[in-house]
Amino acid sequence: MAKSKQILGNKKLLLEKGDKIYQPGISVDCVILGFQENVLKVLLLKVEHSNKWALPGGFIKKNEPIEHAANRVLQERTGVQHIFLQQFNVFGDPDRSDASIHQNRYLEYGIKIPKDNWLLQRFITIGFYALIDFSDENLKTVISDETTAWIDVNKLSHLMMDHEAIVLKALEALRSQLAYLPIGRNLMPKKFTMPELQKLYETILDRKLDRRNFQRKILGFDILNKLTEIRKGGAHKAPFLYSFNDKKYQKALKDGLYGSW
Amino acid sequence: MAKSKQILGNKKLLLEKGDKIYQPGISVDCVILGFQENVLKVLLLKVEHSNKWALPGGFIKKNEPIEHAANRVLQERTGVQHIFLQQFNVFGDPDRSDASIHQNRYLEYGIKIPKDNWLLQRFITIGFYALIDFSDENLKTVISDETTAWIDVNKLSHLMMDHEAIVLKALEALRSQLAYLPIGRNLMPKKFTMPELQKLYETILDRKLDRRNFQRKILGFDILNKLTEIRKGGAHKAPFLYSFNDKKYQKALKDGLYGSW
DNA sequence: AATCATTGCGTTGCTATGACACAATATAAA
DNA sequence: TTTATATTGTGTCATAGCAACGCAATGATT
Repeated sequence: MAKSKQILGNKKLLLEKGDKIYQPGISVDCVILGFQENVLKVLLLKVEHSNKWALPGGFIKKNEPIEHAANRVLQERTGVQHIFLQQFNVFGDPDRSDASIHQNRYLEYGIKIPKDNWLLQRFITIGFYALIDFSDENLKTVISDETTAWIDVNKLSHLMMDHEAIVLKALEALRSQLAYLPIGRNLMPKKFTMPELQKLYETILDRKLDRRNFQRKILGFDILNKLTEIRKGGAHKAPFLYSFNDKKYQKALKDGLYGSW
Repeated sequence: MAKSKQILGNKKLLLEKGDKIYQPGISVDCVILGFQENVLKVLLLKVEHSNKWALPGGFIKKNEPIEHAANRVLQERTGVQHIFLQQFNVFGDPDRSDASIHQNRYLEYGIKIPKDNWLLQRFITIGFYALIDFSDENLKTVISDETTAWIDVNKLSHLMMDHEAIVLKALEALRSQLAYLPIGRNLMPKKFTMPELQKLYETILDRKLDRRNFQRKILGFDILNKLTEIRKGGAHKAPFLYSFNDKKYQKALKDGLYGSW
């Protein structure tokens, strides 16, 4: 089959020439977070020929800025571009790599990777996190299948190598950013209600917030537009819709918010 | 001279075998900060055969944790160990390296580095910052000389490559950490007065703080011991001395403080 | 002994925040 | 159609933290 031949060729090329194309020993991994059904979810990829899951990651091309590499991974996996992407930590434990994962993936194609191949060496990875909106029309991978899944960050299991620790560290970074950056923008749809936004904050912070105090504080940041519309269809009083005021949002991203949770 | 022969040997070894010993293409750089004469200073090293200054940095050994490499650099340059060392950002612009600096250093020894040598390739560096106490008896490099200098962070000039940007980013990280971590511990001598500690905070934050409010807030953190001693000799009322309560300090380091500046 | 800058301790008023009350309202149940 | 119910919009109140400021005490200088 032509396609599998193509894949085989790509794999051989990566093994043989990868260290000429990419910075060896360095990778980026993206913790791509989305908010769906009141749950914070992270995008994971099934590792071929393994029962483990992995963060979408990639290598850095020889002449490519790191942020660009991270954006490339994000774009490839989600189709989404130009969104909040934040470097948060480097993971460099000498034992964090796992050669057997690569070996198994290649063995399926009849290839045994030489022990001294660059792909089996120690890798240091730079962690990025990204926040995306599930209602974004550009989003490709909404649906989970065998190779791609959005997993509740509180129900992680069977992650490859140190990827669970990377997710947890990203969440920690996200929580501390919440205090001084307007985080919601990329995780919410264009129009949303105050209770919906509150759910997001409660999910990230992992605790209940008072409805009335939350509203007062968020509105105090002065980054939302109150719309005249109302969300009907719910089983109770219809809440107002809001949208982010992009101008004020951008300003807040630059200058920071004040206050803390 | 035997010593210069030794140096020459080391340099050749690094060129020829460096990529076997170290992770190629990746380095650590340390922004080592100290507080002296009410000024926040950063440790810089003179680049050989150049009018530029550089942050103390180093490579990561093949099987060495990144934090260990950063600690090694810190130890080599200052003699100080086991102190607050914080990873804060990765700097990976493809054009951040400068081959001519290495070439000039080696040309002095009659060596021309081959263009494809690992040392001239792109380097991605992981930035750490450390806070040290000038009165620490282990501190080796208190005095500035031709090869080592403590430079006022507000008077940086002639720094190599992107090292000035790295220092500025470290300061930014330090400021934001100040809100939830007890920073002073490593920058102050064992015993210090409240005005001295306040100067440190004012220096880091780059603004004046109210004397009385500062004292109330710091004491509210409950990480200081008030000593019975007094600092005499100053030209006015003698202030009390304080020391950090190491137990409570460690707890605060772990749990975080609250409040902000 | 008088002066002076600095320190220790305290007060006041404002603002942000946490806790809670109550009316309005969209749907579901009766 | 009426009633019940859960949820939302708006407001109040007490408290804690904080900025701004007052004033007496103190150690060295004159």
